[in-house]
Amino acid sequence: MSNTPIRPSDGELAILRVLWSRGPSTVRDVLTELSKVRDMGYTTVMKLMQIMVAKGLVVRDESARTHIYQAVQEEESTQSFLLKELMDKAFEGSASSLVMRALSSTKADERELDEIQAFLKRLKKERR
Amino acid sequence: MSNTPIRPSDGELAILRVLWSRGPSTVRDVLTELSKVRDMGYTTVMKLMQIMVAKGLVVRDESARTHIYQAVQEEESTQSFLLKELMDKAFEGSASSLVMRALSSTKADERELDEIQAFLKRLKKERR
DNA sequence: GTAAAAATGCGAAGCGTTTCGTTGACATAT
DNA sequence: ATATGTCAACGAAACGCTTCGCATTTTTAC
Repeated sequence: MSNTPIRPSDGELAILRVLWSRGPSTVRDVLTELSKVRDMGYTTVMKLMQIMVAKGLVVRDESARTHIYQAVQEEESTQSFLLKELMDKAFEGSASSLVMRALSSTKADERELDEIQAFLKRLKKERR
Repeated sequence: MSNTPIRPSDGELAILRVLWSRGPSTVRDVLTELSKVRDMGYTTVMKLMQIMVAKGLVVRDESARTHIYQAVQEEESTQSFLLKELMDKAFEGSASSLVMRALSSTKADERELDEIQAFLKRLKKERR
């Protein structure tokens, strides 16, 4: 059972986000959603999604004429993967320094800070 | 005063890390350091560093025959930049969800968690 | 002084990502 | 049944990143 996560490129990640939020979708669905932000052609999105099938990032249902695509990996595991990658590349693998940098360089408001604090407490409890 | 941060590529980031930890260095210095991890040729590193000069990621002192390179941006601002980028691309711009994902998906030990907690407290104090 | 070693600069090739034009298959409406 | 529109498939081009070979210049060592 090789559960090796696959690194999505930037464009692929944008598509994955649509699939995560919308659930199984067609190429046109994704294009419509992406068009709100980026400006891409139909075949561009299609090609990317075909490549993603080849990579194993998505699966597709070809039973109908219009194929339906679905993300293979969970959003959470992809997020974890990308974080780990950045951690290794720019934070010497230290989770805490990444977290502290994230906290100090963004304007997380009071409510968010509280949320994180509560989360930390829960985490510490679980860890013993 | 255009303080637009420039996105370093992976290879460039690896070089930047050497420059941040060693301070101003020659191509050979960087190569020696990088060789411990990756396996690259001299001209490869050199070319990358030349491109970095062109991009404005590093400056170099050409007064001596052997040029000396120095990072332009601080490590902190580059880290912030990369975090912000990931935040936008994979966390809908939410700092707290990024932080919580980072915390739950890594094995930060007790000490690190304490450190973060203390940091949070300090941060909240400063914020008012 | 000459040979060897080291540094710079240039150009190009390989690769992955992104983009899109074109073609052919299929569906729908007239 | 024919015209119009939608879709999938393919190939190619453009771009950035990475790598390296080669030529040239400079330093060092004998």
